[in-house]
Amino acid sequence: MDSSASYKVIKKNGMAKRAHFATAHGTVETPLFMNVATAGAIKGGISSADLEEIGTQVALCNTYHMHVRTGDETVRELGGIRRLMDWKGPVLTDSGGFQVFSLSKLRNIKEEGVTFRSHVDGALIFMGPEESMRIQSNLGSTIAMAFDECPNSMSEYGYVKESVARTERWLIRCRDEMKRLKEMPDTVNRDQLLFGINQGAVFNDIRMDNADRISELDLDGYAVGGLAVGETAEQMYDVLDHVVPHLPENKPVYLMGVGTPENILEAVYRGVDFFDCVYPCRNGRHGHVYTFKGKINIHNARFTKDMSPLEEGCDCPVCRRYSRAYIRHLFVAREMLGMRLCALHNLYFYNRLMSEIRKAIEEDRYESFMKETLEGLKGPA
RNA sequence: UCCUCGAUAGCUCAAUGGUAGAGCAUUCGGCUGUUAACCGAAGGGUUGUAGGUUCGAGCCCUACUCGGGGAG
Repeated sequence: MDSSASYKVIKKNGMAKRAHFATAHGTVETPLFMNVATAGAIKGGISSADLEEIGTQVALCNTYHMHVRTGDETVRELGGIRRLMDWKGPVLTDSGGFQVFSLSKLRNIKEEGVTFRSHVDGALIFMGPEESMRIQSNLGSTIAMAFDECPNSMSEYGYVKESVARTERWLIRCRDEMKRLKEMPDTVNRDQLLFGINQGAVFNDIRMDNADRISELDLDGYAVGGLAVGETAEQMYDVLDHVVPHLPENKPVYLMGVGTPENILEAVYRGVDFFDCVYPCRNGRHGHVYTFKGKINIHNARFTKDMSPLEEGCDCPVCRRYSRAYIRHLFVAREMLGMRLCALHNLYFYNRLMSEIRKAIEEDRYESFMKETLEGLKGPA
């Protein structure tokens, strides 16, 4: 696949990689954490300007959500999702595959694609590889994700095998449709990249076979999907131990939807470059705050008169100015600023975690850094 | 002064004469490619006071206390 992307590993510590990834919208430094802006904003009132301030490298938006509101054709007319959000960095769009399998129980999966109901108005929606690629092309994202099925962790071996085979056939169709769309004269982003997705639940043989086959397609990057959906953390790490060595060494690896700071440290150790998760912003909105000394729940009565920052020594825009007592008060008083401040701090925490991970790999001390950081995360904060 | 309605968890209120509950508040927990400003759990009671009727009273009867409304 001809591609503007260039992925260059500059340092390895065991499987852990420190790399540059050049895209049409700038070069990013991996390992990195993408900040989840599902419907064009980080929930909790966080803007693209905020993302610049807290060191975000890549924003993640969702194909399905932008399709149902306000519509990808409209976004295309307005110059694409990046122009609409005024986000100058890269955007990765999730394919909608996950939504099809997570938000609607009424769905009908066929070879062509999936029919399911909109969570907004109940309308029947059909989405297959071509539809997902067209929407993502209209959004003009930097990186498009292949349309996949995400079988849940309870799925039986036979079903998973069948599902993964279909997802592989869908991947070929995604690649072909994207190639066609990129050659259209009025395409929003003619340098759009495509990442394929590995599936197979917790069945390592299915996952490894799938990884071998999709690697031959020479896509711009490879994701491991369908993890952290009910299996244990140990099972997830075991899958990574088996699958990552079967993905191309010269392409970035993206672990979709993961996860906790602990998960990220363990996954970087196993060779993962890209992450995304709703945890920092959702938990922030719910008053759960990350620190390198463990998590705190800002609702707790013990913070009522605590004038110290969320995290001692943190230089995020929230910790530089506001106290735990104030932020707890905002939650008690139901002021939405409380959610915004916790989400901002958490996103900064994740971005800072990734920055320290990169530094540790550069300095050839990733394993000891990981152990120390994991120990610190146990708290008490 | 009389009439009338009321008094049950911190608050607002439920509860045929038969194991006193809910919502909110409080305390705590959960959330993994966001239907998630969400969801869950726990603590919390001499039912205004004193008597009476009854096998059994938050509920029926009497008196008192406090409060709302009305009359004079």
